Amino acid sequence: MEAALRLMSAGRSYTSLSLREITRAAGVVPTSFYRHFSDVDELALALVEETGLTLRRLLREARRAGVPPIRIIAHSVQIYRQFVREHRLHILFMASERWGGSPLIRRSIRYETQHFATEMAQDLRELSLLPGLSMGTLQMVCGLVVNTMLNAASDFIDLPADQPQVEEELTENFVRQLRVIFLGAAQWKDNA
Amino acid sequence: MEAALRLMSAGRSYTSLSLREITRAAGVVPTSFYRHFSDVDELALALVEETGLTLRRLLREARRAGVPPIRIIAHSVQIYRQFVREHRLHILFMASERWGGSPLIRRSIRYETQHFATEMAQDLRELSLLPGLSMGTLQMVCGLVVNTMLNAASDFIDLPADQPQVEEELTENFVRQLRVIFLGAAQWKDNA
DNA sequence: ACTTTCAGTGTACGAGTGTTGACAGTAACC
DNA sequence: GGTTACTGTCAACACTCGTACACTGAAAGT
Repeated sequence: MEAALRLMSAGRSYTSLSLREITRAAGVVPTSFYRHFSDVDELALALVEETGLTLRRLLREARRAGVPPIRIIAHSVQIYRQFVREHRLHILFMASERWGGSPLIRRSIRYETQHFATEMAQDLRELSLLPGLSMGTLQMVCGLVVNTMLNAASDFIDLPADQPQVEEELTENFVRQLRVIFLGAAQWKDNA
Repeated sequence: MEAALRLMSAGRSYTSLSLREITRAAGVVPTSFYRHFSDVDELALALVEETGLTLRRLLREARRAGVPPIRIIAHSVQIYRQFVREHRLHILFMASERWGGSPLIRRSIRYETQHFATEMAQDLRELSLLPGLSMGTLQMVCGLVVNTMLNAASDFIDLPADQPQVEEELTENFVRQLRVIFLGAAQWKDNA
C-alpha cells in the first residue's frame, strides 16, 4: 500500500498503476501480490479504509482544541493544512481517486466522505455552533464543506513546493470559502 | 475524441484508456492515430478545449434568460442540469479528469475552470447581483460555485439511471448548497 | 497532367502486462 | 516433532501495448 502511494506521489493516477509496478516498488515479486490482495482494486479499497481512519483522527484533533468560536474556522484550517502535510499521500489518494478510479473505488470513497460529513455534522450539533439548523441541513452544509476541503487538498498537493507564498494565498482562499459557507449556513432558514 | 468519450462513459478513467483501445473504438487502425495527435495527452487537451467552449455556451444560455432575481438560483440549476444531460460525456470528462489525469491535463482543466469562474464573476458584477463585493471576492465565490457545480455533475453522472427520485434529491441538495453559498456571499463584508 | 498533402492500411519489433502452477523457507500450533 | 499457515521466489503463458517503417488511394493545388 505504501508503495502504491509512493508511485502516485509523482503525479500518476492510481488507475494507471500496474500490479507489477506496485510490487516492483514494494521490492517484491509480482506473484507475491496475490498473497495479500486478489486484485489491485482490493488494495485500493484497503487504502480508502485506512484513509478513512486517518480522517476521523483529524476530526478528533480538531474537536479537542479549545474553541474560541470566532477563530474556529481559521484554526481548524490550520489543523487541516498541517494534516494534509503530514498525510499528504493518503489525502492525495482520496481526493484524486474520488472521481477517477473504478466505480467500485468511487463508491467506497463516497461512502467514506459521507460518513465523515455525518460525523462533522454531529460535532457541529454538539458544539451548538449553528443552532437552529435541522440535522438534514447540517448534513448538507457539511457535505459542501467536505467537498471544499478535498478540492483545497488537491490544490495544495500539486503545488510547486518552492513557492510558499502561493500556498499562503491558496490557504487564504480556502479559509474565505469556508467563511462564506458558514456565513450562509448561519443565515439559513429551514422553511425557506 | 468521440470514441474516447464513449469509452469513458462506461465508468473508465481517461488515463486508463490505451491508444489502441481508442482507435479500435473509432474504427481505425492504431497507426492512424498519429495523423491527428502525437500523443494521447494531446487528444485530451483537445477535449478540454472543446469542453471549455461548451461551458461558455452554458453561461451564455443562463445569461440570456430573463432574471426574476429570487428564483435565479433554482432556474440556473435547471439550465445546468439540462446541460449536464445534454453534454453528459464532456462534463464527465472535465469533472473526472480534473484531479485524475496527467499533470498536463490537470493544468489545462484548471485553466479552463478558472477562466469559467472569471466569466461568471463578471456576469454577476454586470447583473449587480451581490453588489458591494470586490472583484477578488466575487472570483473566490465563483470558484467555490464552480467546484460545487463540478462535484454535483460527478454525482449526477454515475447515478443509476432508473431512479429519478434519487436524482431529484441530488438536485435539491445541489440547489440548497448553492443557496448557502450565495446567502453567505450576500452577507460578506470585505474588510472582515 | 503532375505533384503534394492527407488519412488510412499492414506488418513487425521489443517491452510490459496479469495470472498460473510448482516450489522453498520460516514461524506458529498442538 | 510433525503439521499447517504464511509469505516469498522462479519460470512460463498468452496478451496487449506504443511506435517505426513502408505503402496506398483519394483529394487539392498549380
